[in-house]
Amino acid sequence: MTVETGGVDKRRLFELLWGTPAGPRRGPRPTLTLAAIARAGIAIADADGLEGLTMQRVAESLDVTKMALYRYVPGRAELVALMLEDAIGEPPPPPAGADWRARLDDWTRQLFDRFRRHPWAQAATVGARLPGPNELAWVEAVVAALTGTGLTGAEQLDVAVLLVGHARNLAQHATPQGAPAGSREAAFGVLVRGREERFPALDAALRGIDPAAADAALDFGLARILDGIGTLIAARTADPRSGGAADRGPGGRGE
Amino acid sequence: MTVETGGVDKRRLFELLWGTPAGPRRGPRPTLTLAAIARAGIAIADADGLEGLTMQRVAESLDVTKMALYRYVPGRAELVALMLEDAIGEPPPPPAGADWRARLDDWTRQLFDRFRRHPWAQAATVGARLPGPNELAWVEAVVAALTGTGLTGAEQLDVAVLLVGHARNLAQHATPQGAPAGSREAAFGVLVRGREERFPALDAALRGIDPAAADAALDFGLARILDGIGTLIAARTADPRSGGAADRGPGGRGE
DNA sequence: CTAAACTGTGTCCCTTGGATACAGAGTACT
DNA sequence: AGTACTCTGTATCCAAGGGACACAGTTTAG
Repeated sequence: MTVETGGVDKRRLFELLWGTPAGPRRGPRPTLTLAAIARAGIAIADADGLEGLTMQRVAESLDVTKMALYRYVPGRAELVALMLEDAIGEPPPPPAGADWRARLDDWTRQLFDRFRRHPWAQAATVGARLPGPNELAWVEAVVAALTGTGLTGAEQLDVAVLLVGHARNLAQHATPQGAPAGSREAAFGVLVRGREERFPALDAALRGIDPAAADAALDFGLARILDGIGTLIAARTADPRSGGAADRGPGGRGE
Repeated sequence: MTVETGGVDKRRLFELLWGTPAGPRRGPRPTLTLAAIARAGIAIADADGLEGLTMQRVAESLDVTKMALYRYVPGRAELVALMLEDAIGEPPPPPAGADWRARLDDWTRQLFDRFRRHPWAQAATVGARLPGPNELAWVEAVVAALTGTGLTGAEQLDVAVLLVGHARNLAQHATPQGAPAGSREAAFGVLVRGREERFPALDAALRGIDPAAADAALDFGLARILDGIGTLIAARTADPRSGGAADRGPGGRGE
């Protein structure tokens, strides 16, 4: 059980995420470090999820009292934000000599990996947040990969949103550490079985699935997304005024 | 503040989501209904988020004691699951005479709308869940729309995962009820300003953005995804053995 | 009419996040 | 060197929340 503190001290959090380590202080030297606390929290959340993360447990794992943590962190919510920054980490350098597609492909898989290694990161990224330096660096990497493709700045950001969402979403659907092959189909199958008249298309789809085949939802979605981006870039290259999200009519049925 | 109960009684939850209303009982007739409880919870969560949802408040809004709720629902976690089923609701019928693309486009926007109307639904859909009838019906709708397009059953499910993710993800990024135009850019801009050498591409991208332009991330991503699916369907139509996610090589760079 | 089953309630307990006041430790300034 | 200031870790306290449990009342089956 864990309490989600609703309110987040945005000023303090900004300082924690973006501020400098601060110069020499006066009193006794701190026993802990922000980074150490974040690591401790990550270890606990990795093992038992966000619900298992309590100030008490974090303090114990650092051999300190619970209240000592509040000298470093305003509250639990801010701790989670710090943990997220640390867990996501810096984006990897793009593969050498790769074009935009290879870079975005690699980028998405790397982000997916980070999310999968820290399942609690899913829950920690709901709602509007103040992004940290690492998080922003990941966005920077996407935009950098798309520089010179003819996409507008807004579109480049839209791509980042799209890819983050896909990586995050699939880390959620993926069973932790390598799917047991066909688990998704099995889960759906149990529900559809006996209700075929209610879910006819789903039933047909499930029948056609090889239960031994690996879950390729990440690959599939990623390939589709990159194909779609490629189509837009190609259109832009041919005619800079063309294509997709540039026509911002209401509804925007595309095609 | 709200406590996320870690454990979910899966058996009881299955009964609640998929079970029949049950026949005539013996004792005094219940004062409440599962649906009524779920509605009450939804109203509270809509107003104050999941953190504002406490058994106490739900009970108060129904003029009952907190413990009375436990006669209907095993715990808070299961209540949230029921609320989700009710809030997502049944999928709308597909627009008449629409092809797969128009159907999926409409489907995604509708789901997006449901998510945006109930921001807490984001947090309620993290991690592996037991889907309810409504949730499964939404998946059914996607698969039905794709029947006959040449996609395999697994691919049809992959599309559903992809689109659910996009709708969900964008409801999160979208500020509640109509964005204040350029809020995302403003938020990023504050962080990038003064750190241009650290986020050069992002800085350039932000400079090129018209702050008055509406946030079109939903449209953009959806158009890209549907384009990508269209490319695959076209390839499949031309040559049933071709394309994308069917080649399941490691990495799967596609293209 | 009786017994069984079910409902809502009052009471109790545990866990959790957080406020506050205090004692000690280390540094800057005279 | 000494003193005053400041910062650290701690102990204590509190309120809120989820949930267990036993009890009294109500309704229906036999």
